[in-house]
Amino acid sequence: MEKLASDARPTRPNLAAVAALAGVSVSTASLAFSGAGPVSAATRAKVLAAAATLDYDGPDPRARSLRRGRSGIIGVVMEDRLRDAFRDPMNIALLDGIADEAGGGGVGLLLLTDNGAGDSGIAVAPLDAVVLVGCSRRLDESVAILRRRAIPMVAIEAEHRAGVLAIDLDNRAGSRVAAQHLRDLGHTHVAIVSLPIDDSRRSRPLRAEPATAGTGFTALERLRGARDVFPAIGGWVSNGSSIEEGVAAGIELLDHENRPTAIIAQSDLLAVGVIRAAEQLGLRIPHDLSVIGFDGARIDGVAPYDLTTLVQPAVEKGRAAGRAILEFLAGGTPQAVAFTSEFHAGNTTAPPMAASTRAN
Amino acid sequence: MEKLASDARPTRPNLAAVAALAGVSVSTASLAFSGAGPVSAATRAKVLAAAATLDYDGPDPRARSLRRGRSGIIGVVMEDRLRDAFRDPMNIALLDGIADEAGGGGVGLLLLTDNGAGDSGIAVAPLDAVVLVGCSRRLDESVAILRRRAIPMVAIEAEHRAGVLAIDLDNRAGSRVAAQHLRDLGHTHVAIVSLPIDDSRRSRPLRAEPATAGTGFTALERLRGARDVFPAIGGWVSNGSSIEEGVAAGIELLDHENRPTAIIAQSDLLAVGVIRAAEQLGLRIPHDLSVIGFDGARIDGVAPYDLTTLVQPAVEKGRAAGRAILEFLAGGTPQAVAFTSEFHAGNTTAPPMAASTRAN
DNA sequence: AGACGTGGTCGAATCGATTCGACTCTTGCT
DNA sequence: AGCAAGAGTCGAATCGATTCGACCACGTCT
Repeated sequence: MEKLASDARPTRPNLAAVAALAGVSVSTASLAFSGAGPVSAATRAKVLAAAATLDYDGPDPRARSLRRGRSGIIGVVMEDRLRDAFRDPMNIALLDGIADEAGGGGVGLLLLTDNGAGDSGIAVAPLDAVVLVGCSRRLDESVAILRRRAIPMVAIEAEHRAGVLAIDLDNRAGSRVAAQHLRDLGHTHVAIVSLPIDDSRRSRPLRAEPATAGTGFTALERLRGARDVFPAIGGWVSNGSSIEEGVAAGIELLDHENRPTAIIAQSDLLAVGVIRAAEQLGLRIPHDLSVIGFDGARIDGVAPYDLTTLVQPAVEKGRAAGRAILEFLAGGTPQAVAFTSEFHAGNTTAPPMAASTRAN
Repeated sequence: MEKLASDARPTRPNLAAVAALAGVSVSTASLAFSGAGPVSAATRAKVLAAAATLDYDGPDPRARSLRRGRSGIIGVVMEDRLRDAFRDPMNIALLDGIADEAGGGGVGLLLLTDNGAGDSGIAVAPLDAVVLVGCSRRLDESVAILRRRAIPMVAIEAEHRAGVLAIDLDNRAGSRVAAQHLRDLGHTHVAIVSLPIDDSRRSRPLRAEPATAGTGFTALERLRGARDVFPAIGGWVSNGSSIEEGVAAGIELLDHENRPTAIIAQSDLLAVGVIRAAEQLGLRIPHDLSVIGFDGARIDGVAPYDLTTLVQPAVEKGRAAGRAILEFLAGGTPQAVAFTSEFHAGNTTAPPMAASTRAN
């Protein structure tokens, strides 16, 4: 009849229980834990002792976050599959930078995906702020949801949106430098291997079509930069930044008579893939083919090459995002940041072999 | 004097405001949103309309999680630096598996590190459950904290602890198979390149010391497996699973007269590094040196080799962890799972060259 | 026709802490 | 000795939703 056992320890202890055992009020107990406000050393000791007795280890984060209006969680919204997102070393560097800057003090990074509907967590997770990274596909849906939730947003290299702090990279200018480098070397027949441009995510030829508004913002910007120099440049649209995709694209572009003398890859992973494909086809780098990448990822497996590329400050981008978030949470209004990439001349680019001397 | 503007929209709307506008009670409004409980279609429509008017987009996750006692967040505890953790493709596969299985339905993965003190978030984050992965260094501290918080734990390849569900891999048996393979080929002078064994994280020689209790559980298990076949095997302790570390270890072990004829690397990344080092030293694989890895990671850059290794079901491990967590959250008591690795015979192992024919 | 079940709605308690304002008891100063 | 300042403590409201039990009205079964 009487609930004996259940009375003993029905639930985990809460602050009220600790306060009761310590013989103080709940408010005092709270003060003793949070450290804010004046509490005598003796009282604090009593409370802590009571907590130890009851095996209570600090306030419930759920209650705390309800009251404070803060959860200590920063969302990182990435492309649909974690596997794909993590394949790209740039994203990892980014995460590392964010964690480095904003990760201290009980803040955690919550991995989210923007694969549409509300099941992504983006609509229901207790978030203090969000970093949108590489999630251009459904940017507007995500932004709309988060805006309604009044959650501060920082976007890495995305189309600008009101209320979304932009952390940018000079993708267009960088690609222009890359293209100009090839032109300066004397190349005229240049192809591009681009990152995914539209939602379809199918690899396909890239015609000299105008760079319309697609969803792959970074890809489009880099394409525009290349077209600033080679207006009609075409090539191949990959379906992701990976070495395998680079190989596939390389085979497509190189395995025929009228092949280009240089290829601009929109990422170092793709560039390495292109180099592999070239090697498979018996082409020598940079003698028969110049290859230029983007990112400066220092990928294992490029040896003996030193890839010509644009080095971008990926970790710094992450850090900037982290700092911006911290400032948002402190009530400030952080400024947008634009980073620049730096041209690195490696040994994978060279003047084109004269057409007459080409062995074919 | 009168607070006009602040009265207009001082805060974000809450359920009470919506209910008031819709002319129903808060409880009914809640029912209308959650879908649980009987609500007439007309009422639901009214509530939804009111919500739309007020720009209210569903219940506050903080309040919901306080009431329900669930946050919808699963913690993933990794080594101190995200960068290091993500370098290893096994960890990524693991994450992918976890997300795949448990990621649906508004659940998110919170990245945490176990770098000691409470600032890691492990002590204060609103977690429903936790997966401990590759965090053997401070396992006991982490477990102690989480146990007190009564948070279900799943550990991937860690020493068994009461209250922590184990997802295991036959590291010892797998390594034994690898070692036996080399012995069967006729190797007698075999060295090992191990994953980090102790907290120090300094790479160092591995003497034939007994495999004492260190903190690198997986490393120790794999070492024990090798020693089941070659009891006195020594080698080099790396300070992380990466190609660079493998190269460094390879140089250490191979760049002298009395070099081993075979090397057991405790990960594929390390194995690839060892192969690179061997190439740099002018050794041919598998002619002059046999190399065997662990993981089955199919790393880019191994070509033209097909690495002999033990293929482990990394994504499946993640899936199992995800399922276990789901079962924990459903109130069940999931069972421990043990996975097995499968030997893959590639072309990086061969019988040792007869000592007499060795060019040196 | 009266009792019973039930779909629909509401009130009120609850989750567990934080925090503001008020109150009490020292202590120091004149 | 009387009074002000302030350290220390407490009560109560609050954060925003969920949920249990009560209640009402209406249709159905016997």
